Amino acid sequence: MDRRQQKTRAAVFRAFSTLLSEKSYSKITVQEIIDTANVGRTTFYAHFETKDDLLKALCKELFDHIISSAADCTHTHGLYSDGNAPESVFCHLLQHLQEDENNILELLSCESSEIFLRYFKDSLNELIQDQFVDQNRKTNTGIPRDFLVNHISGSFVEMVLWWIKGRRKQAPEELDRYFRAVIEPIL
Amino acid sequence: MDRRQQKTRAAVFRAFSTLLSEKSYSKITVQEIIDTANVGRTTFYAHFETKDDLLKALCKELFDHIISSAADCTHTHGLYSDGNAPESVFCHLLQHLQEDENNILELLSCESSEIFLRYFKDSLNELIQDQFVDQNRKTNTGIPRDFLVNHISGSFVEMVLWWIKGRRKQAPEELDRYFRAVIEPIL
DNA sequence: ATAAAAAAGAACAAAATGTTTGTTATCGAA
DNA sequence: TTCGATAACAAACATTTTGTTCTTTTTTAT
Repeated sequence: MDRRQQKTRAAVFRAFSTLLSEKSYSKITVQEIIDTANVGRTTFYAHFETKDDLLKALCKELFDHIISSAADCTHTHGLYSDGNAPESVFCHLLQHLQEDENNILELLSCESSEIFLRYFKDSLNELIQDQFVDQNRKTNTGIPRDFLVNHISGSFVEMVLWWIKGRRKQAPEELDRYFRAVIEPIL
Repeated sequence: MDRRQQKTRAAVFRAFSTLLSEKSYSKITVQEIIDTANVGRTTFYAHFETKDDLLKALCKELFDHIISSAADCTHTHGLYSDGNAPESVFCHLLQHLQEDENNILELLSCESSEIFLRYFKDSLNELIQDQFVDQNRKTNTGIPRDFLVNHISGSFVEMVLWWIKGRRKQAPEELDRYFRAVIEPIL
């Protein structure tokens, strides 16, 4: 991709992120975004159709590689299959989040975090779904597999939100222990 | 409250709900709302400061009494304390939702459901928090009580969303059984 | 019946949206 | 280095949306 495009794209993303940490998504205008990013109006619309479109693009940018990194993790060892090894997918994800290469955590703690959270969960859900199909787990209790997958991805995302709101006092490894405690009994 | 105020308030809420089932929150304009509700522009702004304000008001309107009804439920018997009696709070909540006095479920299945979901979870969280404090539960495993409360409310809300997206094939009682299966092991 | 309160309607400035046009700067490849 | 392609820019634009202000009409509670 053209260097110029990369530059403006990054500038818009950065501006948007900054604004999101200041005010709610619905109150942010395209005008503010282009002012903050210091790009022309035409340029913005050449890259994104609408503000919603920009939001989706940012979600994709932020979560796609963290998820694919986690996917690699599940391919070598399963979700939690290797006993209590620190290489569980969930621990991996949490560590990845804490490193905060971009400002994912800032976005997940902003006023409009629900939007990003939802995207995150949907991605995670697919990941776990695949894992469950691979291992051909049986639900001995008559609980639908689908339900369990949703329960795990949902719980994880809600945990992350709890973690962030509580100012991330726990280390990823400790959080992983909590998660294990509430999830393993049902696997 | 004045009958006229009630009428316009209801009309605006209804219009807003209708629009939410058609398009995303961010694409809805005040203009559309007042057109659909058939109220004057001045009238709208006399009731609500902004579109966001309207959203909050609708959330409050919809969830507050369903939550307080659930709160009554926890005061007579606990969360799940009476063994497998159908009077568990969660079953109560699900039944309440299914009856769908207003159109809560329609809103929870709309494109912008995250917003309502978040409000729902926060309310639920308080409810469970109180219950946990009352019963003075001990966390024998070193898992913070706070974490468990969040896990329960989070899981519940994610379950509801799963239920709705799957077109509500299960009866509340069956869903309650699922939820029991994933939550009771950790209580 | 009457005073108070609420809704409607019209009209308004200010701001935001999305598009068009022509110009300038930058890129990547020859 | 040159050159064609492409991206960014600036300015201007019609259109829509926003939020407010006024007056007039209707409805309410007592």
